[in-house]
Order: sequence, then C-alpha cells, then structure tokens
Amino acid sequence: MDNEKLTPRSENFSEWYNQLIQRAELADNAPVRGCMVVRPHGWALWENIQSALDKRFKDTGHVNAAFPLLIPMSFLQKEKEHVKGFSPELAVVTHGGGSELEEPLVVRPTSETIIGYMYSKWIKSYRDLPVLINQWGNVVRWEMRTRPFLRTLEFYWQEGHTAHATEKEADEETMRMLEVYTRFAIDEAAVPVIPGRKSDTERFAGAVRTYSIEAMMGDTKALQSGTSHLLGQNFAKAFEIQYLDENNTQQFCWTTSWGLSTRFIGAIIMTHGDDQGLVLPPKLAPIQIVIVPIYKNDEERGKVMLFIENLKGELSSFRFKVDDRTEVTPGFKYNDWEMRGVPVRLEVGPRDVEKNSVMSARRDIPGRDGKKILSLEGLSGEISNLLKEIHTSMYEKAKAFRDSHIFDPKDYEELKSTIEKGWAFSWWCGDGACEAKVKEDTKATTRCIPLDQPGGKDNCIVCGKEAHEKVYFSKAY
RNA sequence: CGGGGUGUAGCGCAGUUGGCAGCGCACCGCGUUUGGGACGCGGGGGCCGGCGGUUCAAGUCCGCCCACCCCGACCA
Repeated sequence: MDNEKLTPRSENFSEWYNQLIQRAELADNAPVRGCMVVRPHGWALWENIQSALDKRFKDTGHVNAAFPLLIPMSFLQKEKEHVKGFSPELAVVTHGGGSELEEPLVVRPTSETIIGYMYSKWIKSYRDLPVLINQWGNVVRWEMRTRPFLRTLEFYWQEGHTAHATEKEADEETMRMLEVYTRFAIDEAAVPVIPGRKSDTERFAGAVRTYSIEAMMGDTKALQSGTSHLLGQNFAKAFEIQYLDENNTQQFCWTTSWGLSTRFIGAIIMTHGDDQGLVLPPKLAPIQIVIVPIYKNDEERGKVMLFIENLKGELSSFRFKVDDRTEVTPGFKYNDWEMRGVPVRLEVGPRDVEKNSVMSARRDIPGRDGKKILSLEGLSGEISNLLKEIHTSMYEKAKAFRDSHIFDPKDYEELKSTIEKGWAFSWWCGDGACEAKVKEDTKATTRCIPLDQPGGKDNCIVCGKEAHEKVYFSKAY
C-alpha cells in the first residue's frame, strides 16, 4: 500500500488511470511487454461482468462451449479480408514438442475461423439452425502500444458465434446482441453507451456490418466497449457452412459474431473513477458494502464487534466485508476502500452502538455530503435503496458529462476545435475520404453512426455533399 | 520502426570535483493510538540494468548492449 494520493485526473488522465489500477490492485504488469496479470479484485469484477452477461446470453437462447486456443494458419487465410486484417498482429507457434511444426499454428486472435470449420461439420439441415454458441476465453493480438485493460497482447472476453438460415435472422441476432450489450452497460455498469453502426474503415475484418456500443471516458475520448458483427455469408462461404433447406437445396448459412472484453473494466474505471480512486457500479462491485469498526480500547472494540456480528444477518443479501484489521486506523481504511471503489461504507463506533444505528457513506459522493445515519430498523431495505440510488446517480452523472461534451459543429473549422473538447456529432456523406481527412487533421475517427438518427438530410461536414446520416467523430482509445 | 526519456531496496527518488550506498514510503518487532491517510523507539532488506574499458579506487568517466516508459505509425 501507498500513502500518496493519486495523480489527479485533471492533471494527467493516463497517469491517473495507471496509478489507479495499481493502487486498487486490479491488475499488475506481467514480465512480458503488453501482458497483464488480472489480480483478484480485478478478476472478481470481471466475474461479475461475466455472470451479468452470461445470464443475458442464456436468456436469449445461447449456450456456452469452448474452442481451442490454437488454430491452423491456413484457416485464417481462407477469408481474405479477415487474414488481411489480422495477420499483422498474430502470434504464431512454429515449434512444438521440440521440433518444427509442419504447419504453423496461430494463437487465436478471435475464433471465427475455427468455429466456422466446426460449424461446417455440425450443420447439415435447416433443422440444425440456428446455432447459438458463446465462448468465454482469451485471445492474443500482438499490438504495438498497450495499456492495461484497454489494449493488452492477451485479453479475456466472450465471443458469441451464431449461424442462421436467413439474412434476416442473422441481422436480428446482430441487433439483439447489440441491445444486450447496451442494456448490460446501462443497467449493470451504469455506463451510458451509444449503440451504432461502424463505418466501413472501422468494420471488423471479414464482416458485412459491424455495430458497437461507444462510451465516453472521463477525458472525453471514446471507447468502443462491445461489438456485434453481421458476417453475412463471408465465413460460411470460406468454410462451407451449408445446410439443406426445406426444398432440399444447399444454402450457405448467415453468421454473426459479437464480443465484449476485459476492456470493459477500463470503461468502468474511466467512466466513473475520481481522484480518490475507483468508483464501482453497485451491481458489479465485488464488495458492495464495507464495514469499518471504530473503537478506542479493547472494551469498546468488544462491543462494536459484537454489534457488527449482529448486523451480519441483516446484510446477508449483500456482498459485504468487515474490515477488522487492527494495524491501520479507520481513516486509512476509508481511503483504502475508496481507492477500491466499494459503493457503500458503514462506519460503526461506540456512538452507533449506543444509538442502535450505523453511519453510511456513499462512494459516489465523497466526504461529509455522502454520509447519513441509518437506523438498524429496516437497514436492509435502506441499503438496497441506497445501492439503487447510487447506480442511478452514477449513470446520470456520466450521461450528463457525456451529453455536455457532445457538440454539433457548424462547419469543418469548428469541427476541428470541437475534437479538442469532446465529440462532434455531424452529418457525413459516408465517403472514406472525408473520414480520412478528419483523421489526418484532428486524429479523430468516426466512432459510430448511431441507430438513433435525426432523419432527413444535410450537407457532409467535410465535403459538403449530400449526407443522410449523422456520425460521431472523436479521438478514441 | 522513427523521436524523446529513464534504469540505484518492494515503490518513489537523492547520490557533489571518482573515495564506507543513502532518504521517504512500504515491510518486521515492541509500546502508545484509533469517528477521514496516527506516532515513538528498534530492525530487516542492494550483482547501483548487463558486458567491457580507464583508474590505486567506478553508482559516478568512456564504449557497446539490454530493458522499460512517453510521443507517433497499428488497434477490441
């Protein structure tokens, strides 16, 4: 542990981010450049993300399976856009068991190819469809610049892979899962996100269309926080995923894939975190309530600890922890748990024992303003409401921040200055050249063409030609 | 791969004209403390990134190498 304060967010955002991850013990750097160790507190958060998502996957008819880490190199080469997109960042295994392999194996950067291969074996008839499989796993992409959670050589994620009889069904699946991610982000993580379609240049290698949820981080940069791809028949044709329809005719399947990774932890950190450290959304927080006993001597300690012991039943429906360390002071514990983002703290001292109450403090409102005395009477209900209130307030705060940093520049000159202070929401003709010009001039890329469009038409912010859609331009992680 | 920077205790750093390797935090022990990052006393911990050179003597000077960080090109 470390007594120093975090570098303030406003002073150096990325330094703040890195320090927070270390101090909150979410992750640590591994001996290999660009790899990280997810520490227990970080992994517990990931487990909660997993179960929240997994429930939503199951509710929409999906099942889990596990596909292998190693993929024959030749598989990647079967889909030409796919291999073009991924070959620069592949980790390749050339040796095994002491001798050179006949065919190099790639460590999966994503599993479309090997899953496509298996689907072609499994799918024979329209009766086999749809296939709705998800896998929880890890993938490796050899990135040049890395940052904990946001971009690491190896990361953990889930990838759903589905096969359908018709384009319509595949399209519906793609949108359904985009919606699942959107609901998860908002309802579980309190992260406001904008669901939308990616531009052609930002599209997944091998997809027909890519959709994403985009979130604004505390420095106004955008973070793609989850993606859903309509793969059309690209992979079906490359891997001969075919079925016989009702008329006994061979048809290619329509496939989708969708993923959300440990990057989302980065989204949580950078959406909610403050100068005191991490702020976790109550539904995902590994510890929702921390109880800090306060006493001056052994006699008081005995009374306080007994009081806390009796409190445990009342709190059984929450994830809570009693910090009974004797070697640090209460003040230290406050700061310590604030760094770790625990949503609610209950301070219990002799005064509370006497009055049959506890002092609550909410993480999202630091200091005295967030403190409130709670009576033991109906405590469980009070805390349940408090956690809900914290969730809502975290969401509203993040949304207000985002909305106040989205601008509608009047012309291209204004767009350029807008990029320095937030996102630009502008009409765009769809031409990649305009996109490239913006990137060249401002380093901002198109983030997504939101599903929610104003309608009508106007002039492209870059070239002035007719545009039918608005797009977000922003710097991104 | 280009530009910049840093390597000294777990972390953050100081180390002068070359002369016993130090400080703060953390860690261990004892005591006093405990409602917003406690204090005192006593301890443990080092291949000074590596290799070579200059020198009676190198953390310090010279050469080469390595690693990591920041900025760019690439990206969930």
